[in-house]
Amino acid sequence: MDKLTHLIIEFYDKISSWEHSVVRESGLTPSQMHAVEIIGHAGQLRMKELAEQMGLTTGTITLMVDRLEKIGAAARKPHEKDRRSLLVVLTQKGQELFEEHHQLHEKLTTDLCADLTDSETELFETLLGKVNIQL
Amino acid sequence: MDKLTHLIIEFYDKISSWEHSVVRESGLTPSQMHAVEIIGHAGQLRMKELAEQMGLTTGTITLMVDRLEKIGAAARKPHEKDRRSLLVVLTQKGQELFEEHHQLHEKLTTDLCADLTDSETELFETLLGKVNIQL
DNA sequence: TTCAAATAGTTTGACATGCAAAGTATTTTT
DNA sequence: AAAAATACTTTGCATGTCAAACTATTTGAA
Repeated sequence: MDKLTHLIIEFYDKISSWEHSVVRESGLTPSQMHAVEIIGHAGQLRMKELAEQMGLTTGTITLMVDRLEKIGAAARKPHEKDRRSLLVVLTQKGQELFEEHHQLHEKLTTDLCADLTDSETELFETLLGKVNIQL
Repeated sequence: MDKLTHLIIEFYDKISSWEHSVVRESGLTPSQMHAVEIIGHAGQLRMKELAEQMGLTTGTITLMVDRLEKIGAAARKPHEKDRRSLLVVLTQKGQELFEEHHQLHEKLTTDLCADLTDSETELFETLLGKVNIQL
């Protein structure tokens, strides 16, 4: 089990530093890119929901979205049904950042599996699916 | 490939938030724990080497080790051959934090594989090993 | 050998990340 | 209609991080 633990940590650390270097080239910080990914995936969502999905407080999200707006990647718009809420959406630029980043993730996956056969890749997918359920 | 990409991201995100919550209970920040892991693994190493292994500047490491010393988890000691350098080591308390954290990682691995058969677990280990080489 | 260049750490200034707690505006509940 | 809950913002504080300037020490070249 010790060896597997080490391999998981290694996998995690390597993806972490990959993400870090890839994200910096986009001009965003890792946190900001993470927010962009969540907003992009959701289409639009409340500040509160963004906070929950990122595991952060709403106070932190306020500042984060402030910066994303300053950069021009996201925007707030009023919530029609509830005037307490604001919806966060991606701007055109945010969409582009989101899509570029997703491309890079696809490429990473391809690279990772470069030395696996097709059936090994499928197996990896199956196992990862089972493992993810446990978390 | 799209599905696998999603599973990898999901795996990464879940480990990330697991790490986050587990680390906070120890009283260290994630960065600090990461440093403790590297120091603990190395036994002792130069400030410069710690910076390189963490992918950070030496200026950042100076502050980080300052805080680890204040907490009582690490200590600097002079390098006998090179008076420009300092070696970083774990204190007793640092060792304990390191070992506790490692235990938790072992437990995570066990939990992750709870629904895998022995041969599936072995397979996962093999595939992860192959995939890690690519990074 | 001696002096310039390289190396190891530290310091400083600027900004991002995050939390907790207090504050504002708007629902919802009673 | 008043009290309680909810959504967001603001503020104060600590950490994280970089780039760039600075100090001390070692190395390399003339």
